[in-house]
Amino acid sequence: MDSIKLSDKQLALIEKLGLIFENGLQPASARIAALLLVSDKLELTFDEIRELLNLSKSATSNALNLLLSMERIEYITKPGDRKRYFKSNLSDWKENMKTKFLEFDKVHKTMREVLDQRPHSTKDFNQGLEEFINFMEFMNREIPVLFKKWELSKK
Amino acid sequence: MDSIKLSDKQLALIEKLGLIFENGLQPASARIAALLLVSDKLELTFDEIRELLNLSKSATSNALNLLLSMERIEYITKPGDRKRYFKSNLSDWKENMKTKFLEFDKVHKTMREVLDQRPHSTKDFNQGLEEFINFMEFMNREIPVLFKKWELSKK
DNA sequence: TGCTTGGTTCTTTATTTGCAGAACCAAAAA
DNA sequence: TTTTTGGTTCTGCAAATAAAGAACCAAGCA
Repeated sequence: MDSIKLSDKQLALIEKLGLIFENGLQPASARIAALLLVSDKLELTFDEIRELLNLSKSATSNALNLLLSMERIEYITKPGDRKRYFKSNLSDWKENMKTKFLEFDKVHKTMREVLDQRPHSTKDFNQGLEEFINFMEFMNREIPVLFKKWELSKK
Repeated sequence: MDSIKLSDKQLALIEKLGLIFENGLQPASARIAALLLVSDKLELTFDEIRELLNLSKSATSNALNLLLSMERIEYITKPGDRKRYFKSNLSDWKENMKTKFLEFDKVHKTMREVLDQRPHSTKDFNQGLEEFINFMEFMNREIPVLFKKWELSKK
């Protein structure tokens, strides 16, 4: 039953990637996300994941459902097989990355609010802050342009 | 002693900004960082910060030292005054933002490692992964270009 | 009709985090 | 020389996280 095995290299990569993914994911989810990128077999069942990563059923269940809800993974089923086969959702990751890039739209808007309520007396500081805000706005404008440029360069 | 007061608007902004900063900072540090952007007075002492945010001395001390070590704030002293006056370090923030942008350099390198060890048999997936990695590399190349463009546009 | 499979949900526990409060300390003031 | 000031460090402690394990459950199979 424990037929799939991970090489030491793969285990090391899962740990490394897992650590990266822990920025934004809890450990178990992070390691599952990593596993589904690293493993030779791309579609793994609940129990395979559980055993490969030494997780409890509950931890596995919760972590998988979290990843599903974030659309970072998805699953397929096979006819005459009750199990679900989980796999990484690469295409959605690109979307995620884009939105992540534009996420700091919120930041610059709040910063603008901060600036708007500042007294005139702190002119230098306000100017510095404004420059920073302008910089963020600039990035917000230009990054979508970069995305387009990328799409074009692919053809 | 409690001479400096924050308006309701300012308190609301500190909470809002603080929440944003909690991505990467513990709550007390996040709110201090926010306070030093929002407050009319830009240079605040230990005790002013402590009282304005209702923090304990230890929490204040630790949070300030954390922010200092990250160079997100700095302090000045005044002759004949033993107190330190803490202020936001705006200029360094820009540097931080740049490095943050380029932080995912690590990610694509690890992803490349992942791709390199994948079996040829999962060709489609590998191709998708490669495209994703190429995209990250593209962004890594282009973002510094954007920075330059920004610097030029300022003149 | 019950048994097995593929999970989910509930309860408990270990660990980590974030902070308070008190004790502490060094430099300057009195 | 003692006291005050401007903090820092130490000792908890309460709340939040992360996961284990067991109980549970619904769908399909025997």
